[in-house]
Amino acid sequence: MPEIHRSDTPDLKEILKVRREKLTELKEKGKDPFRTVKYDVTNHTAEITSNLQKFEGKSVSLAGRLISKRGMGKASFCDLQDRFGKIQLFVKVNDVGEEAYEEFKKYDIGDIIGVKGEVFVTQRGETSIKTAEMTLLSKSLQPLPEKWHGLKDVDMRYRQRYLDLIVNPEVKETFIARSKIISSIRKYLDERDFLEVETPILNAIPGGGNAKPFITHHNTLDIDLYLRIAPELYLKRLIIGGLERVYEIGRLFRNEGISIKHNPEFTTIELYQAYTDYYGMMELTEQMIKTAAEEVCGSLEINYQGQMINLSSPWARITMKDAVLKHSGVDFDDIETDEQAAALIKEKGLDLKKGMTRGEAMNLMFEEYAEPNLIQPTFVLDYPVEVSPLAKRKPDKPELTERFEIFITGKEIGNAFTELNDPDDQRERFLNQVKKREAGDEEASMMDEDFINALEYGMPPTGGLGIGIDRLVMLFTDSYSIRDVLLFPTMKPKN
RNA sequence: GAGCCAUUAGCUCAGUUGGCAGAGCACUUGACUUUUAAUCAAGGGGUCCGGAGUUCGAGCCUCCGAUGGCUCACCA
Repeated sequence: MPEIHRSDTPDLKEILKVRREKLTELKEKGKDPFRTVKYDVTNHTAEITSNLQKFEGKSVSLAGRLISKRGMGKASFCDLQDRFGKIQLFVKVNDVGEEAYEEFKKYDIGDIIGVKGEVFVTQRGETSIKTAEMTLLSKSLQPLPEKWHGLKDVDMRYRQRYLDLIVNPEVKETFIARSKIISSIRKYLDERDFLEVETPILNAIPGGGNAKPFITHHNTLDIDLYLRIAPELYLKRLIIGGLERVYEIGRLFRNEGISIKHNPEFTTIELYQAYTDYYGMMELTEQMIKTAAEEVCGSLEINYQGQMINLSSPWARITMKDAVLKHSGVDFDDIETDEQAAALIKEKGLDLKKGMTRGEAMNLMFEEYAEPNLIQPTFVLDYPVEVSPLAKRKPDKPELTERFEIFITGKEIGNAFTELNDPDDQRERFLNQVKKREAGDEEASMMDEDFINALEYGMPPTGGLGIGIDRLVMLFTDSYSIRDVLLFPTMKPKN
């Protein structure tokens, strides 16, 4: 982290002092670059470099950051970077005049400049601008990181993301992809008559998931409020209200550990569609993610960290019971009681929690043995009711729910179910959670009487889906860490 | 929260057995009118993360602390 320097600081590093002096000199000559308020930009770098035939010989006007300089006496080359790429500028004393050329020589790498000139191709074949006129639009007072290696210090890249964006082009690509993925999803749902809604982030009761919430305080009401851990219960209230198809893309907050896959604030999309079930959600999930892949990556084959992921239909579907059987050899049909399940968990050397049920044991076995192996897109169906407090039971197997999670590259990307709309069952499930909470499980849900009350008015049979946007972006951009897909990941403050 | 590792110039990195603090880029000055990691010559630039200790002497060894990375645990 660079120290903060002021122009009157006497012990300014020399490298900064030089730039300050250049600024002072400009101000004295009445050419303070910070007084410039606009520049007439009519073109961008990439449109010129990719449409040479259209632009060759034409005059253009563009602006951006000076990112390199190669001076050769009375002529110079330099590179201008804008939002879309970069282009080479050729600056010759004969073209711009003595005075302007002397000024140009004092420009620093990092300065923001405006350029007018004619498009041409150099002897070495590079599309360039024959500069006729140059304007300093803003002075850069700090040196940029090294041009060849870029900025590598991970800490600095996240804390000073602007530098990362300037010098590491692939970073910009990642965040453009992120924006496109979200646009694609939004478009997909809007075209299918979903209504985008916004529900409260400040919650009196944090519901819809199992997680430790952040707590904040409202002064006037003098009450503690929680930052939402999921929008689920609000969105279902909207289904009860008759909106039929709703979705919300937004930030969730969970007061838990930070890791390569976890950030305390992260983005999800949740959507609810009346009159369908989890099979409907599977179809929607598969099509929506495929559409985004085609629009953003241009392919259904994606390379993630050296593995080829094939998103072509149909995606594998397997029940949790069968996944456990396949990857651990244990058939839960042979395990009938909680006691037998506990014995199995103990035998496998896994963490046996007090009072663990058969369903919780199956879920644990799944996470331990099956999950890491689900590299290609796989829907895992039929979760135990104990670990799915908001999902509807399977009519023929009430110990299981109509729920699936989608796994790609061994990571959970989404979670969906046929929504539980039986208020009495929902109350029981909440009470079960409350019991767990009282037993010390901070992540167990709280009772939400108003939500039960809403269900009592009648919620249509409904399918619901949640997708972790950050993880989807990681997959599509071949990013190893969630922090590489968050512009400003949560960091511990320095000092 | 636990373990392992890292922190040296603005940036990217070397630094031998504990013995004068180094390179490339960037910067300054000079040369150069088609270069592209431009080139050539000269120069400036350091709280070696912070603190304590061991030692004649510490960037290097020991201890404490800060920040970060990775792995594990909770979690999406």
